[in-house]
Amino acid sequence: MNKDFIHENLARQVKNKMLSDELLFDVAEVFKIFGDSTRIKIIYALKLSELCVSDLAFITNSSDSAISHQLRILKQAKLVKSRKDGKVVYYSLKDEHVIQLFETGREHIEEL
Amino acid sequence: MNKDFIHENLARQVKNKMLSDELLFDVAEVFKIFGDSTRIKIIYALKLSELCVSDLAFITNSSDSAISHQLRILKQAKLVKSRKDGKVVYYSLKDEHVIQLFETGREHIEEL
DNA sequence: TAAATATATGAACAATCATTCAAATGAAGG
DNA sequence: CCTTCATTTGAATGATTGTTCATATATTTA
Repeated sequence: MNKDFIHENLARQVKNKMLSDELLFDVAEVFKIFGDSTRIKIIYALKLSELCVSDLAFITNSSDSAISHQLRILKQAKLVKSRKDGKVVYYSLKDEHVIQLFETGREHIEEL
Repeated sequence: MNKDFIHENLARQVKNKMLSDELLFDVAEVFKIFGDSTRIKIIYALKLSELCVSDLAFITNSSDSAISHQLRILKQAKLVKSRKDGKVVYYSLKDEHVIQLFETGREHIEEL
């Protein structure tokens, strides 16, 4: 009940206004997906064009396997979608939100 | 030199249009900072008010030490700033970019 | 000066994560 | 069918990371 601390009222007020742990957790999860060099490269490349695994491996200087693993993560997070054509699987960004999020991060960096 | 693969022209074009590795790395780094529940909670709490370490520990149900460690990371990343008043150190968000980035992530989540 | 308080710090630990390697699918063409 | 090719998968490994605990620093107050 009691917490003998500094700014009792303020801290309680802020705590009451906090968003739910679940929502904040989910927000952190999305940022976590964006928080990897390889995945960010994939996202930016897919912003430029729909691409297949080996294209992305070439563009990002990674192995096919590494890219495939990361694409699975991106797909599970609903950030990319795929379509299959014969042997080749084409990946693209799921929607404009992904681009918007990337650009917001980029703007932040470019104004430092 | 040669890479006998699927979409030679397209892949080379995209590779040429890629942003620099350094920039993409930095963008990923910022997202990485946002990609942790505790830090996201701190950021949202600081969006509501300037707060000190023990306030934030109370609000986020973490230890003072854990919060202090995370605040150091947030400060190094230039996402928060601090001012000292006696024994107490008050933290707040560095600028509007931080809020904007948070809100963009939140919007993404809330529209899933 | 000594005690109390707010914050910071460093080492250690467990957990998470990205990549690699080898092997397995699955589809196309000879 | 058998081979080739694009992609996927799973296990293993090495690296990174968040928290805890104990201790240190710094500031106020008795």
